[in-house]
Amino acid sequence: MDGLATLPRLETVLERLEGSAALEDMQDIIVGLRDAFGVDHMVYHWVNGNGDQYGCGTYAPEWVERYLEQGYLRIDPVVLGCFQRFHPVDWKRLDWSSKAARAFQKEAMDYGLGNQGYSIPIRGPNGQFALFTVNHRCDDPDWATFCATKRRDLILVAHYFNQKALEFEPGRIPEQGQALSPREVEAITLLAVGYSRAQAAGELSISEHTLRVYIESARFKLGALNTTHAVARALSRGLIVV
Amino acid sequence: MDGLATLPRLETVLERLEGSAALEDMQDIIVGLRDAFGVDHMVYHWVNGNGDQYGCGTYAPEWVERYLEQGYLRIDPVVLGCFQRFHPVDWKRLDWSSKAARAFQKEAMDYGLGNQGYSIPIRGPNGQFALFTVNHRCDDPDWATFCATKRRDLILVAHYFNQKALEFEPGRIPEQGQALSPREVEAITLLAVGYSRAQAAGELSISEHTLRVYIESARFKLGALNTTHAVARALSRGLIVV
DNA sequence: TTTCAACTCCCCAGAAACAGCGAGGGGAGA
DNA sequence: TCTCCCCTCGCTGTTTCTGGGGAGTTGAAA
Repeated sequence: MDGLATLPRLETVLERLEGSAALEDMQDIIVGLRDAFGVDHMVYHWVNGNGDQYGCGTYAPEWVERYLEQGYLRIDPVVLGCFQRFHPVDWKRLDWSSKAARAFQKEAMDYGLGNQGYSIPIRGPNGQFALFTVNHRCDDPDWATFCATKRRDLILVAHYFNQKALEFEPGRIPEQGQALSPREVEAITLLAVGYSRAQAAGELSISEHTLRVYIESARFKLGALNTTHAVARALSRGLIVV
Repeated sequence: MDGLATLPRLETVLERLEGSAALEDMQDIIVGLRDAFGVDHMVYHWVNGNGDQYGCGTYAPEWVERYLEQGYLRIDPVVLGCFQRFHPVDWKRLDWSSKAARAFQKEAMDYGLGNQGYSIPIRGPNGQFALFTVNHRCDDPDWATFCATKRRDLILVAHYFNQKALEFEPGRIPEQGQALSPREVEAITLLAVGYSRAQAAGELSISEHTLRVYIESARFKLGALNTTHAVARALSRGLIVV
């Protein structure tokens, strides 16, 4: 935790981030950041609505591979917890009570992760979601000190890192050319809050058939296989809010 | 734009933000921030999916009233533009081409807004969306200098301001009932990605009826009226990740 | 040990959603 | 002007989902 002394000025870090020119640089940069902050691990983990993931960081490749293979995304308390939170969170404040979570934590530590963690959720339009995580092995007081002193720097670094990562991933930015029309949004929203088609049609004062046209149109635009899928995608992409 | 000299240390500003105790303080703080940054206006504008809005800032009350009355939220190029963006944006880079946008801009300036603006989008779970905006009247070079030098401070201030505003927001009740069982999570997740019940049952290697029991159980736990509603609620509450 | 929640399986009838065909009016932008 | 998208409405048949029953095993917590 003595990395604080050797941490380059934040300006320098951010400028290097802004000046980097290729996706491969991101891995180098995050290693540099990890060393600069003097922690065991630093990770950037991006998730989109389709379940695609991208990440770079300093976790052991074996752990990353296992994480992906086992679909740990769906049980990872860090992801699940941050997904519902607005702000950066210390891992200690997450919910580790379930058996699956404890097993996950134990396995992660077997692969070299530390006992402390701090994750910053980052969001974009259309449900874009990413995590910037710092992981370390140390006792609680040291960790609390680190978080308190480095919180602001980490927020800025996470922000800039995400910005840079997005520049190299044009395909990651969802095809937003298919925005839903206002009526489609209303229709999908009503279904998402539990209305049946007939009820939704009544609420919008249109025929049920017309409502159905909106649903079908929205389904097509969202590339959804059925109505439930369409509602889920609209929610994931932030096109509707319930 | 000479406010830069009088700007208190960022630490001081953030600490005052963290220490504020009541929603009414927010208005005082943002006025102080406006003066500290030496700009004409500074505004925090929070929007949720239901069309509810909350804001504080230094725009003329007449303008705010008119904005709300006319439902300008739906045509405001700043809101529309930032909603689709990941990162802070200069108003010059927004799309002002439509007739409605130009009329809106002209009217805003009649109410005392400056010609320059810089807005920072802020997002939370469940589509929470807020804007932190700086507005000023000056020429382009001065504005560019201001943005370049103050960008990082503004990002942090926006972040902390949003965090504080959310503490006072009663509408953001956690409302997490009982958690779903692992099987229920799997079932709901598969439906959310477009599987039919039969497909989902096949994927989980269980009978369709068993799958149905999970769906019904999840529906009950989530207080949902139908399957689509259950999927929407599970997504909104971050119980599943799609 | 008992209890309880989770997991697994089966039947049936009615309600709802799906998929495909069609049509016309209106407004904004090229 | 003309095109394209949005909004509105109708019909028919097939597939799927919903909601009401009941019943057995397992494992973990009380």
